[in-house]
Amino acid sequence: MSEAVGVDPLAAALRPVRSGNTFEETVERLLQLIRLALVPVGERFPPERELADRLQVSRVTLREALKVLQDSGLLEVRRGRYGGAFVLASPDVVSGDGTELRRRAELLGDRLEDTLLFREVLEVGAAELCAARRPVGADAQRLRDCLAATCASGPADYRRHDTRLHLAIAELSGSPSVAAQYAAVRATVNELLDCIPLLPPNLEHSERQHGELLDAILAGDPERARTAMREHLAGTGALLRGFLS
Amino acid sequence: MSEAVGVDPLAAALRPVRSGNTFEETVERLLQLIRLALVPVGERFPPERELADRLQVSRVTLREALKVLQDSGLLEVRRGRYGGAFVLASPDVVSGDGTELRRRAELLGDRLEDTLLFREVLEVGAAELCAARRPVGADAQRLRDCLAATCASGPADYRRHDTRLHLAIAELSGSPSVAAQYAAVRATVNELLDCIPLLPPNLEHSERQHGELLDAILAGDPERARTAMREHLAGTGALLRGFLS
DNA sequence: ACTTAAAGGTATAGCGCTGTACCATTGAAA
DNA sequence: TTTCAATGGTACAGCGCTATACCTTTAAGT
Repeated sequence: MSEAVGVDPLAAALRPVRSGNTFEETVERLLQLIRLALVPVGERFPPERELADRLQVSRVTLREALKVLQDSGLLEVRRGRYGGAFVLASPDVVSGDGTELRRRAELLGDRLEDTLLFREVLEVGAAELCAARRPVGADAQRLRDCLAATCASGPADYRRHDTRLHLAIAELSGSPSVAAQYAAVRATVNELLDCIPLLPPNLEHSERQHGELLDAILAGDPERARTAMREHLAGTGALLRGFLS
Repeated sequence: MSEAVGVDPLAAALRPVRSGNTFEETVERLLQLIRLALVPVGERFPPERELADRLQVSRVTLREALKVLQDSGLLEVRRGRYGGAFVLASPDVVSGDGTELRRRAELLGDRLEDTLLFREVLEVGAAELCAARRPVGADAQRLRDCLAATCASGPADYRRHDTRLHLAIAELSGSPSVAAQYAAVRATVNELLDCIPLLPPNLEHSERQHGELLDAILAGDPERARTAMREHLAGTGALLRGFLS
């Protein structure tokens, strides 16, 4: 007889309606801007009023969130005209041993595996959709520009430009949901990747895969794009899992 | 020169932190339970206190949401022991012309295309992950049971069992995020599918594809599972787009 | 030096949501 | 017939968040 262990059929929909309070969610969003390097080190965030408006959050709540990042040493807030919240350089967490990586991975717990799997679904799917649309004109140019930026960058900015390239593909998938979910998931992944040293051989290998990937996308070949993306991600996944075992 | 149209690089993260208020989100969740037929017609919802607890919402807010569904004629609420919120049969919206379908699709607007694309990414990805894990034991049995249920059901319950089968695959992908997102997206899709008559030939065709899909998954063949799922979805997509054009 | 526009900083009234406690109703079981 | 436990129904105090208005600081421009 089958082990009648209750696979609660309602579990799919009966999850918390809101994860955490508005304040916490706002902190996460602002962290995304930093982790995805959408606002690079040295640059400043949009003004509080604009941020509050776009995040659909009151300025009070937004400021509480900014305060947290400020207290964590991630932001420097300056008053007056031409002031604002400036992104500070994060201390290097890259160390030979994977101590910090393991600490962060432990913090994620079960969500680590979920994150990596979800990422794969989103990225492989996005690559396929993007290729199926066969970007032309400004869209194609945007992808080429992103690729060129990764080629031109050294280990210091590589992750930043890599993130932007992948994000561009997600956005050009044609599904805003795919892009939004990917942004969230990639922010988490970057937090882990920042603990791993980026070696020139890895970088070069990654760059070859980017070339193949973009080639497939611009040629409008979904099958090849999907394969290229999966192989590309397998590299990152193996790297992470290697450091964690 | 390239059309310097501002692809706002911050757009990926600067979306509203909370979509709608708690009350509205709660209504959506409860609707999911109905649209996914996780609580079938005639059955009752879990008690208010349990629902409020699992959705992490106050009972007051939950009750306001239930009130909406009650006023819409979707629920009948009975007091006293053995009382509760019972799901009422929805009036048939299947009509020869696609009037109601077009109305609902128009309500979705741009989100329609997003929904269909996102769905494809999630389902195809889930099928691949699920096959890669090669379900055995209770998991495999669950899939077989779901398949058997679809085979045994006529046009009246087909959608209900089809939904459960696809949801099971999403859950067995190993990524809770994939499952949760799929539940939300499928609820939206079902709202549209309910406007389309389910013809025996479609049903039979769908059933053959389910067989091939499960065969691939249980054999642990991700490539075949992916292809099977994509073809299966293409059928639904074509059906919907056909009725909408 | 002064002016001024753009940014951060602060205060307050009020609504939405929560947590808790308690009341009212129902039908199965004793 | 009575009891009782499970369920929906209601009331109230309090906190989180919002909206709005206004104050303060800063540096570029004149």
